Amino acid sequence: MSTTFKPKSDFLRVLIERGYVHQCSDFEGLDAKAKAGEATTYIGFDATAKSLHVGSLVQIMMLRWLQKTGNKPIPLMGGGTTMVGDPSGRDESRKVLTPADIEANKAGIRSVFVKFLTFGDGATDAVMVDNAEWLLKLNYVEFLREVGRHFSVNRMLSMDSVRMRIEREQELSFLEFNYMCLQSYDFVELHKRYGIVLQMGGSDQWGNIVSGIDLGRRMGTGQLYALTSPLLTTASGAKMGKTAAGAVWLNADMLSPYDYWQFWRNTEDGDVGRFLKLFTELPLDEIARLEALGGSEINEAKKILANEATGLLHGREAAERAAETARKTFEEGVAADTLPSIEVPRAEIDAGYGVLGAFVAAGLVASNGEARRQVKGGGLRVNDAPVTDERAVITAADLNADGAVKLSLGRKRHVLLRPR
RNA sequence: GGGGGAAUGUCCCGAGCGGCAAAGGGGGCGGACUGUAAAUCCGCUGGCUAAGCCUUCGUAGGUUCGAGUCCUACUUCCCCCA
Repeated sequence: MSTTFKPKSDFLRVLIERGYVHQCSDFEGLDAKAKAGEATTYIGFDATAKSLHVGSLVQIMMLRWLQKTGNKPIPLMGGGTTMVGDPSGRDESRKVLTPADIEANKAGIRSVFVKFLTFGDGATDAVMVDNAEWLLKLNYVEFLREVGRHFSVNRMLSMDSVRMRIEREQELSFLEFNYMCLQSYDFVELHKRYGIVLQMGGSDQWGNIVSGIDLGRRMGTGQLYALTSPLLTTASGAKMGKTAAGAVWLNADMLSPYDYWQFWRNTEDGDVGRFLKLFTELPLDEIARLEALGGSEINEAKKILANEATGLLHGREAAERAAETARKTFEEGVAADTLPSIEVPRAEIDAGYGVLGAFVAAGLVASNGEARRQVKGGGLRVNDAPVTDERAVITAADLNADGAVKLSLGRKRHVLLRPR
């Protein structure tokens, strides 16, 4: 990244200051466009799952800043390109998704953007577009004559995404080989339809984006721009976005706001400052202050990170609820009644409810066998008392003042069991 | 079209003379230490009504007291020759 470059536009200034920029094809040119409010921009999101996960959050935040600094953002659903599959950054071919899967995935993904962007008909209002609209109608021979002629296979073979596969002697199907052409074509088509001049994406998208700029020049779009964000890893080198339970999904029905809050709360020390810049909208001097906190005080910064990030996605109220649940659970050690809970027929509790079964029913362990192993390892607790006997039973006497029993797996995962 | 290889614990990689619930790693989970962090150390990582029983090594058969291991066919993938 150019260090001498002094942006005049708010857009580039913010993105550079906050650490969103990895590469840009032309800082000065893009800066002028952004300053004039003409930097209409798109980012493509493939519909490979029912929800996006935190890995896409950097991209979403970039669109949000773009809008806040007076330009028009266009999230593009890859309804068409998902049918092909992007080989970038992948060792193996993606599974081919059925059109029905793709439709379902698109619906799930759309719901997230509404929370980060303002949609409408105004000059800087966001518009949701789906490349299925034009890609699925393409006529093969026509496409080859109008678009395919501009692609050099020699050059495509030299691109990272392709070369890696070839060098490792991993198969790259013709289908995937075409992904780049389609993405390039999207860029040109979006320029025609919406006057888009910039495409952003993760650093692995650089090749695809630049190839779109090239295609645009040959097809007369005028100058287009590329801007990519750095690939995010945690300070200890792990890929961003995995937790105990799996991916950190953005849709609330796949990961509860509480768990989402916990994800941010458990950020490594070394990541706090970077994440505050990327995933919250706090002013930089405030972030600098938080980042400087030493020792266990850094935990205050982590709570703020969790509150802010959760607030952006799930709303202020949900964030506060999550924070409150966490405070009670971890700092007071009481069972917050907002913890996840399961219900068990009163009669079963009166008869004595087996601990192993209770933990399985709560979804904390997958089987009685796993529960037994956890008992041996001292990982299960009932009302904060370690379970030492796998034959122990939960009875009415275990109900606390709120009429619930607190089941815990490890220090962090708790479920309330209530009689019904 | 011809020839040669490979598929292992449903997270991944990977060893496996005919006695195997199957080495080892990664990842994950739990414990200790901490600050709900990182690093480190330790334990666990098929199911069950559990000193026993059941289900697992691409699929289907076969040989054998006994098959992940040997044989046959099939499926999928890879490599070489044409």
